[in-house]
Parts: sequence; structure tokens; C-alpha cells
Amino acid sequence: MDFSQAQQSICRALDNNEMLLIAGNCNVKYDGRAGSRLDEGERLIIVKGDKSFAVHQNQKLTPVNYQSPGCTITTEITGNDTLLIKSLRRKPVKELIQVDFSDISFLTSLSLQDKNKLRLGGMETDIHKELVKDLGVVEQGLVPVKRESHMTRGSIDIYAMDKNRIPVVIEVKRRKAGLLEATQLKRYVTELRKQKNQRIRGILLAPDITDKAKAMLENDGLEFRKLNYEMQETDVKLKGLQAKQRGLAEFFN
Amino acid sequence: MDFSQAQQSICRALDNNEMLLIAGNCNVKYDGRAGSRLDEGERLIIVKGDKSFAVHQNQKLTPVNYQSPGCTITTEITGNDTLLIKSLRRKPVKELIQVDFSDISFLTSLSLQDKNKLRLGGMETDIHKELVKDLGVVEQGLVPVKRESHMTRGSIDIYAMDKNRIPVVIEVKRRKAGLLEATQLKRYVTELRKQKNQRIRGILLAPDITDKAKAMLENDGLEFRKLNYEMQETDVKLKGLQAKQRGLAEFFN
DNA sequence: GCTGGGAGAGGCTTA
DNA sequence: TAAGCCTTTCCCAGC
Repeated sequence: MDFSQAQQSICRALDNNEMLLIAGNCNVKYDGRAGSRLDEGERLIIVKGDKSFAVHQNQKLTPVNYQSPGCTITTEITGNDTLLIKSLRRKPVKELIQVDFSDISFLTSLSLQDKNKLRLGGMETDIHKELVKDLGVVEQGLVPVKRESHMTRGSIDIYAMDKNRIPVVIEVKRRKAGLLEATQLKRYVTELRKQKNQRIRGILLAPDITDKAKAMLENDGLEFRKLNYEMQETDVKLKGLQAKQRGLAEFFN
Repeated sequence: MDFSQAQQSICRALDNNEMLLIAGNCNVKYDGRAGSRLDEGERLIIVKGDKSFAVHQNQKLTPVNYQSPGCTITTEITGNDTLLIKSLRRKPVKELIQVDFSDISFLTSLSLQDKNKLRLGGMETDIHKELVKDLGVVEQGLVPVKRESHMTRGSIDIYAMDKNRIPVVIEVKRRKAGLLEATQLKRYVTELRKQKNQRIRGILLAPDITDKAKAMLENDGLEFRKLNYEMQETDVKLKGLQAKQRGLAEFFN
């Protein structure tokens, strides 16, 4: 493909905020927070209307090089008879991607009409919302006090009170909890204990937990509770206590 | 575009592990770990040779819906005269994306010849490697003992010994450190202190640190050191101690 | 703008 | 395979 013509098409697409697709043989340099080099080969470049920039190989979900929305894109035809496409970002740090095409095999710009936004459900906050409706699924007699309580060192997912009026810090995780999550809970509880100078319980609520994290929790006098939920469309449905747990709770009551 | 013809093109591209690009008016459903709905609009679908799957709107770097490499892709022409493309994954959890096209405005498959891989430098491990060559940039008299030492609870970046033969745990971060990083270091040091039952120093080495994280470190008797480095191509160049610090070190020596 | 923290995180390495 | 952890994380919500 003629580079001069390609250049024109690219400029027009950029001006109109269209989605720009370019494929061809190229090498890629990146210099910024890190640095990378990619020798010759055929890849696809995508520039979106918001001026995000991505270089894709024919594998992996994620681009091999990329630039966040808002970068500045320029093109030039070099002395070596290549088309050089630059993507520059200045903030928060200067970052530059240079794609040097020796050949362009494919170039298209798409004008995509799209007013709708993704509705996504099943995230941690969605689980929070369901939980505070009835903390009984975690433990009989548990009452929510505050959600997303901000502390000096991070924020607590749910702050509650148990039936004996002991404060309970609940850390909710939508997937299997590991050391990081256990440590996070520990941090909150430790700080609160110092602050209030009284007994504070800590519960890590997750679908599952790793052995090491479990051991760490127990070592620190913290608790793990299994979180049961399922998705229905974009909504979270909490599943109650398991029969065994429920029985136990009733027994102690 | 004729759906039947589109279907054929898609099958051929999938068989040949080509990069498949499809644009058109569609709605998108996702059900799996979470759930999402995206009402009608024009988007670009990308299927790569390794069967990764992405739905892109004309904004943001990241796809609005996606599937990791290895998913199974099927197509069918529905009764409503739409072309339905499904992407299914079974492990680790069942996940399904359904893209229902009422119209396809663009369809291409690209055969990309590409044998080269990205060479990326400036990651945390690259900094480790430079550091252990001369820990003097961190503190005069510091000697490396072990790199990436695995513990019961996580792994230590660099384990070293100071000039007084006090063990030092060094946690390296390539960017500004926050509460999470401070907590991580604390976790390692705490465990090691228990294990060895002796004084252990902990140093968080990063280009910068947030105020809260700094306060937390000091509160726990841990230290922060500024990490100075710059990129040269794909290589990390450590910059020595600042003049002031160097002067101080020499003074105490 | 900085900070904190989730994400359907993804992707990598090691046990 | 599971666990832990880095990422040019990206992205968003709060302040």
C-alpha cells in the first residue's frame, strides 16, 4: 500500500475519532515507565476514538505494547521508505511508542455508532449491598453498622456488631482469598484494636481460602467464613448458611 | 453482509488460526464469574489465533468483554435473522459470551507472520538484578544474601546483611509505594522476627512513597529508601546515592 | 491531582 | 495445578 495514501487515511480517521486498524510488517519500540523492543513481524495496530493505542500480536488477550487514552499520534514517512507511527503521552510520565512499518497490508477506519454502556454485576460492591440486607447469612445475630468505613490505613468493607455487641470487621472477597487478603484484614483489626482498646473480631468472607492464609488467620485469632453466592443475569444471589452451620448457630442460640 | 457467507469466512479463519476482525451492530451478553449486558451498538470483535476473544467499543484500552486464550467459538444464524457468535470457556469456571449481530458491516481475517517476541526491560526483577550487583546504592556495607527467598507467607525480594550483621529484608517496588507495599514488607519482617527471634531490619525501596505508608512504616520500625533509576533502551540504570546521603554515609564511616 | 483498591483482572514463575 | 505476585497493570471512585 502507498504510504502517502495511508498517511492521509490515518489523519482523516484520527480527526474523525474513528477506530483505526492498521496491519503490516513492522518493528516496535517503547520507551517510558519501562522499555521494550519488538523486531520485525506482522501485527495489528488499533487506535480508538479516545486516542488509546494498542499493538497486537496474533496471540494473547492483552496488547504487546499500548498507550492509555489521550495520547498524541503522529505519522511520518522516513528516509528508509518506512511509515513511522508515533504515539506520545506526556503525563504522568513521558511515554513513546514508535511503530515502524516497512509494509502495510491492511488499513481500515471504522465509524462505530454506540451509545450504550456495559452493565456489569457481580462485583465486590454488589455483594456488599446484598450482604448488608441480611448479615444473618454470615452469622446469626450479626448487624451491619457501616459499609466502606474509611480508616487511617485503608477502608473496611463492612463494620458490624455481633449478638454480644462485639464489633466485627468483615472483609469480603469475591474470589478465593490468599495471604494478601488475610493480611489486609489483619491490618484493619489491629488498628481498630489499638484505637478502641477492646476486643474486635475479624471475619474474612470469601468463596474459598488458601491453606496458608487460613493458618495465618487462625494464628492471629481471626475467622474465615465461606461465602456462597451465584449469579443470575447481572444480579448476585446470596445462598444462605449451609445446613450444618445453621444447625450449629441455632444450637448455640 | 450475508450471514451465511460471514459464517463461512469465520470458520475458515478460525481453522487457520488467523486473526479475525468483525464489526457490526450487536448486543452482548456475558455470564460467568460475573455477568454483564450490553445493549445494541456497533463494536469490533477480535478473535486471535490462540482463540482469545475480545469485544471492543471505540473507547478505552481494555475490551468491554473478553475471554482468555483457549475458548471455543461457535456461530449460528438465529430465527430472528441475526448472527450469533458464542465464546465458551469451561475452566477454571464456565464462562460464556454471546454476541448477537443484527448487522455485520466489516469482516476480515489476517494471516500475520510473526516469529519475534517482545523484549521488555525495566521490570522489578530487572531492578533486583542490578541491585544485587551493588547494594551499596541502598546503604553502605549492605551485602546480598539471597534473592526471591520463599517463605511460609510469601516471598522476600532481597534478603541481605548490613555492616553490623543484622539481617535486612528489602522489598523493592518500581513505582510509588502505598499502604499495600508497606503491609507486605511488614508481613515478611514480622514472620522472620518470629522465626529467628532476633532483630530484623526491613527496608522498602521505591522511587517514592505515600504519606500514610511512610507513617505506617515508621510506626512499625521499618525504613524507606528512595530508589533512583532510569531506563536506557530496555536496561535499568541505577543511580547512586544522592549527594547528601552519600556524604552522610561517609561521615559515619 | 493524588491515593486507595478492585478487576470477570491477565499473565508469569515456581513448587 | 495451585499459590503468590508483578503489571508500562487499567480503571474508577473519593477526596
